[in-house]
Amino acid sequence: MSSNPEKPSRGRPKTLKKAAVIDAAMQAYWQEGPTNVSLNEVCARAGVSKPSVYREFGNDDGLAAAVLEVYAETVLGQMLGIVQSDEDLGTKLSKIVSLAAADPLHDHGCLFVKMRAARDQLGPKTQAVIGQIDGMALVAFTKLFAQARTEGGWTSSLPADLAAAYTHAQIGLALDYRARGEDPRAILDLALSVLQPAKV
Amino acid sequence: MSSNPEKPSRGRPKTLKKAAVIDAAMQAYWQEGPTNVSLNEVCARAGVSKPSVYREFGNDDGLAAAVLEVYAETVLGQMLGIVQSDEDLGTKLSKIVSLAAADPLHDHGCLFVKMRAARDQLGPKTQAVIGQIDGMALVAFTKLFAQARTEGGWTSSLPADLAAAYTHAQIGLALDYRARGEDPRAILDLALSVLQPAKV
DNA sequence: ACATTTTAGTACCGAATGGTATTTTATTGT
DNA sequence: ACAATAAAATACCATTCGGTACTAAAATGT
Repeated sequence: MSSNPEKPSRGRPKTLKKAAVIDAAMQAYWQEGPTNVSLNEVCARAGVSKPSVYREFGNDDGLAAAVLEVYAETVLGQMLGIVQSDEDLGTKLSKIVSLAAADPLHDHGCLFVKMRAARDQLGPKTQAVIGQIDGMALVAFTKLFAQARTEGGWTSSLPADLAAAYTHAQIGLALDYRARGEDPRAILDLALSVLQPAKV
Repeated sequence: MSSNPEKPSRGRPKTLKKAAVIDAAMQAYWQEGPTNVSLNEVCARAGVSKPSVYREFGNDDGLAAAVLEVYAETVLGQMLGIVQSDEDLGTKLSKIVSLAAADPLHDHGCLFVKMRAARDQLGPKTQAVIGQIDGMALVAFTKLFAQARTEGGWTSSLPADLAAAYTHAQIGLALDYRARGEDPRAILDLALSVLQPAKV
């Protein structure tokens, strides 16, 4: 779908690599904060001209949305992979906590969390992607708790959707702390302790 | 200290009211988000000229810092008042939760939380004020829990400073939800339930 | 009256931003 | 060769931003 097997066969061959631009933008947004990186800056870092970026992504909103989509597929995909794995609830939560609160991958925080915090400075396309990711995460967490309950791995009386929204919120909070260079571990552990029905 | 009893007695009398400018800026920052309001916009809303604002506050950073200080004295002062009141821990926490999660005062969220979330787009003075407020809040919450413990009103085994940091974080999270128009009550109640040693 | 002082406002500046018109370059079809 | 096509970069545009000379106004002191 995305890689056209049809050879356009006419005109100057395209040299701009979409993935490279997205990657450069992603690194910049992630480290500097999405609102602190201009489109000019992205062009300079990627070594491409501004019209090329506009031709490929439409506008800055399109670029940010594309970046966020790739980020979701790659980085957030790791979270989803853990949630949908075959382990028990406690192991899954523990792995997610480690990934969010301690993994060097999130040394600069989470790009998604940063973008969500700066939603009101981003364009409609990017906001839509943010909403989709939030929704997917909520669905995934809800399934996680609902399934754990039916399989007897979760005996809490909490509604699954509340546990999901709660977990989602606490993970986001922890990633926000990491972006500030603070260790969120103690707070996150304390927060999630409420999900376990009793001490193991 | 601030209102000079000394009559300058020389020069054109000053008509610009600092408080009015701060108030206009505060409303604008609070509703639109601090990074979405330019200094020009504040001048227009307050009906004053730009050089007047610069003469009074130095630069945009000075204005934002002044606004945040007033916000801390007024709005955040309510929080502090509850924390330092004479009621028991449960009542204090309940009142704080209501103020943060349900009071119409925070229908647009909390200006401090918004500014803290956008720290990296604000100037050094404002960042310093943010840090001071964070520190004061942490101290106040720590005293709250330490005092409740010595008075027998809190039997949890948690360290007081962890409980303080945790409460501070959860209140901030709730205020963030309110800024998005979502009801944080269920999540906040769940989060703070971990502070009570047992069901009452 | 007139100089002095202090404040207010107009009009401007340089830099940066998002976005685009225009031209150059590289390729294919005839 | 040469027209046609598509993608590249240069150079530009309008707007907005924070910030500031500069000038006008309103008061007091002599």
